[in-house]
Amino acid sequence: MKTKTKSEETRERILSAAIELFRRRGFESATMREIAGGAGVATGAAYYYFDSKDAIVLAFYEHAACELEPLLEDALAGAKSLEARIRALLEVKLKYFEPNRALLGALSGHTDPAHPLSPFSAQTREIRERDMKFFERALEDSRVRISPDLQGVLPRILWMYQMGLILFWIYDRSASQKRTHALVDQSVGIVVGLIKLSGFPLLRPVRRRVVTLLETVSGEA
Amino acid sequence: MKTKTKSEETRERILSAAIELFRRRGFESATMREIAGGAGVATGAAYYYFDSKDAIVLAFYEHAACELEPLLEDALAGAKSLEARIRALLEVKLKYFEPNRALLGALSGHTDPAHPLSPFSAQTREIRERDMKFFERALEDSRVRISPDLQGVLPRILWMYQMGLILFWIYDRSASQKRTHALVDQSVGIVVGLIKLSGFPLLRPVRRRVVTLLETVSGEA
DNA sequence: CTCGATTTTTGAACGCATTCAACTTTCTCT
DNA sequence: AGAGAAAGTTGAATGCGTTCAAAAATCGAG
Repeated sequence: MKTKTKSEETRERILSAAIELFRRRGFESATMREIAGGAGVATGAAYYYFDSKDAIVLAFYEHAACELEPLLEDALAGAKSLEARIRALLEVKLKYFEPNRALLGALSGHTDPAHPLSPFSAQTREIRERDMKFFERALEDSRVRISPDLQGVLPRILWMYQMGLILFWIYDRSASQKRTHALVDQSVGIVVGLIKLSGFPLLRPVRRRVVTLLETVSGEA
Repeated sequence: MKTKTKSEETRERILSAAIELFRRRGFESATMREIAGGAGVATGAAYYYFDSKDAIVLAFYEHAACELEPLLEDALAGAKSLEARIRALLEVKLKYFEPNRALLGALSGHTDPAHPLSPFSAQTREIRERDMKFFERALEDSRVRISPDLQGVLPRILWMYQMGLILFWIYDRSASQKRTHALVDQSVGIVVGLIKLSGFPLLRPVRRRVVTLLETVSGEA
């Protein structure tokens, strides 16, 4: 498997040259020519390995998702309550992406689910689903009782909640992104509070309607 | 004021040539050269009147917001209950933008609030605030009692809710966007239900936390 | 070892949004 | 009416992402 290795090595060289440039000069002003140059290959080579400039960011994100997995495991293992678990998952992610925070902005622009690089696209399904699994587990192993009809949709809701937080974080210009951290602090409590509340009889009709709504939204999207 | 008029006329000619092309061939594949050509001016002229290709779409949106205002007035006038009012506002907007639905996708990509064309930018503040006013009025004149602490934030929440729906609608590939219409149908009821519910004593602590949270988010953003 | 097939690499196009310096028209003030 | 300023117009040039045809390197089978 020497070919595979060598090819892989080139790919990685391009990828890290790109990330380094993105970090140093920003996504927009880094050019593909420079990226290729930095990796010691011709411009076209970058396109042999990556479909587009954006796709390089996605590759970075995929790699990150892999590296994150064990860290997320630890986060779940180290926290007991549902609130602590969700908080831990979020903290790990934000901390991990901190050095490349702005870079994620290059991905967040793709709101069209048909676009390959959208967080909702078929191409990114695997990352997305693996990520949701962690929320699923955070819910499962916690002592909070989830009504059965909610169990199917709640991981997805939490994942969307997370995406919203990350989006806010990417463009948070406050010092050290303290607004995002305040937002996380406050919102996790509310979210968990609502989850607990969702079992109350008074809210049952609302809950039912929310569930069918979410099924409408997710259905065959 | 002949200059003003003539200049305005050229601007409008470029704008309508652009919209017509966008509708016929899609935003991406319509080129600035063609737009200018269609309006009978040189390429550079388009840039004299508009900062960018995207900015043309924003100009269209601004124009639309003006045209929409009386229609929204009528919508409010014709509906009594809060639910009917919100529903009416949404229906008017979706119906109005129907012919150019896909075009709005060109705006939705700008998630960075610092970008001039973002729905959250300083440049679009006026449109945004005028739009929120309608939700404010839908709330004011309705018989639903809103607790005072919510009054400041609720119009904004409803506006965000609307933006979410529109985003979903833009990329809704179901026939006649029936999924979006189902989503509107179901969600308006839930949203109004939650608003009504928000007055219940049981939910008071959650409500308070939500309000302070939203103040954190909006604060000086 | 050799020769065709496959993978990888190259750098020069290509198409497009955007910029710009020069040119022309229109306005303004006396 | 005329001169200087401002507004409007031009189309070629720039820079960038991306494509592509052709060259080079590598591989796999006989």
